[in-house]
Amino acid sequence: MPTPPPPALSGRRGQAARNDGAILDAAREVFLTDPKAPIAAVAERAGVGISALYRRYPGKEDLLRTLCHDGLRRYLTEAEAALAEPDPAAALRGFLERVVVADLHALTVNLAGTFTPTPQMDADAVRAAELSTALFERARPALREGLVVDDLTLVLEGCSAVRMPTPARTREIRLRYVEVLFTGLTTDPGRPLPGPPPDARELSWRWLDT
Amino acid sequence: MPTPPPPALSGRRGQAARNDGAILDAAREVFLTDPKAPIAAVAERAGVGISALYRRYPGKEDLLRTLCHDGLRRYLTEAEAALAEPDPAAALRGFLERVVVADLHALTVNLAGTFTPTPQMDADAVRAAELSTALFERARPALREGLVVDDLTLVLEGCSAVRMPTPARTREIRLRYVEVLFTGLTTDPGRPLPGPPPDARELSWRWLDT
DNA sequence: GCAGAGCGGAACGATCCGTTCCACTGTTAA
DNA sequence: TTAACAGTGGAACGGATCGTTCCGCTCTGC
Repeated sequence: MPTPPPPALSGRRGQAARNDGAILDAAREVFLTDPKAPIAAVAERAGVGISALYRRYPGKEDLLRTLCHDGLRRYLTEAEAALAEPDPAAALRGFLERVVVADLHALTVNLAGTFTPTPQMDADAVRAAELSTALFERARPALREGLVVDDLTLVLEGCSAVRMPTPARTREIRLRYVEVLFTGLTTDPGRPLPGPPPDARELSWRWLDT
Repeated sequence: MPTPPPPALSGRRGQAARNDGAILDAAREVFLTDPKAPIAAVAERAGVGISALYRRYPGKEDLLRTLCHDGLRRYLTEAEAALAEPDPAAALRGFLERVVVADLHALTVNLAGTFTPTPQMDADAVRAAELSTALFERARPALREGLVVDDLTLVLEGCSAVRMPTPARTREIRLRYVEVLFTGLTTDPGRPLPGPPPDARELSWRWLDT
């Protein structure tokens, strides 16, 4: 999950390169627990001054946008990897686990509305929806009757909300939670699912900022 | 869920009595979607001026405290009612449904840390934990092996995170979500649950305010 | 040895928010 | 009828917060 360290450089330039990653990691941690945290909190967490931040990003919004777009790209990567796996149900399960552990849902959805997206992000979001649908439809035979793709969004939403004192513990507990949820998704107790299923349109209201 | 309307009174005193409920309802709606919303947002939502608020509560913290304590009391009521039901599994399920629909978890946990609790609240919280445990233990035979009481907290946490454009829709979708989750809780697929189970101690870190 | 990339953090200005304050209105009790 | 006042709306204030800018310093790479 942390940004891979750049090739070890020494001296001033090396420090700068290392700061690139440190700032992004710090921003992820900070903004994931509070999307409207002050930018100074990110600097402090990264162990750098505020200037180091403003040297890289013109403003807060750009940092948020970069973070979110990163998350979206990771999501696409995971989805493509999952579609390449042979077993549809196992692929979906693994996908959910990886997305939940890396907090990719929060990274993309909770941060939305804090910046104006680029056209590229819109395109990537569309593609993400397509891949999710493909992944879901492929696994449908193993899933409870009546479920729809957008139910996955809600599942991810719920998992993202689970937060523990430390990141490591959060990871463990979320995997436990996914296990219970996935069991619920793949078991058909005979009764129909209640209520009209969620719809993509009514899920996109988060993108409007406050 | 809304505060029951007081006996219809007319004139100034009636208006005041009705405002009591309107303010509490507005505060619930506003603070549930954003625990650190400005107090002016509550007034606006309730359709009253700011004075109407400060006439009733000495400050923001008192309003939050009242709201939270109300939620805690409702939680106790629901738990006691559930313990009075004969079928343990159905009781647990109904309890979860009612708590989730009334958003009692968010009302008690998400708001914690925004005020200093009273001794009475501490006592009620202890009792809530006792009742939850009783409810859970009674239903244990119907539940997946390895689950612990505190897993319920995580389930409630996840459900509370599900939010839709309108309260009515939120309610519907959450019930759908509970159905899936409860199926997961009551189905034993044979594999053991991963990770160390959650513990009450590591769940109480939220009470420390930020 | 020097130009400047990179940085830390104080300072600034804008915004937000909790709380106070005051003028006003309708009601109630004499 | 009227005098007091409970109840209210909302402007105004002061403090806190936060994004951004700016300046002086350090150390590096040439």
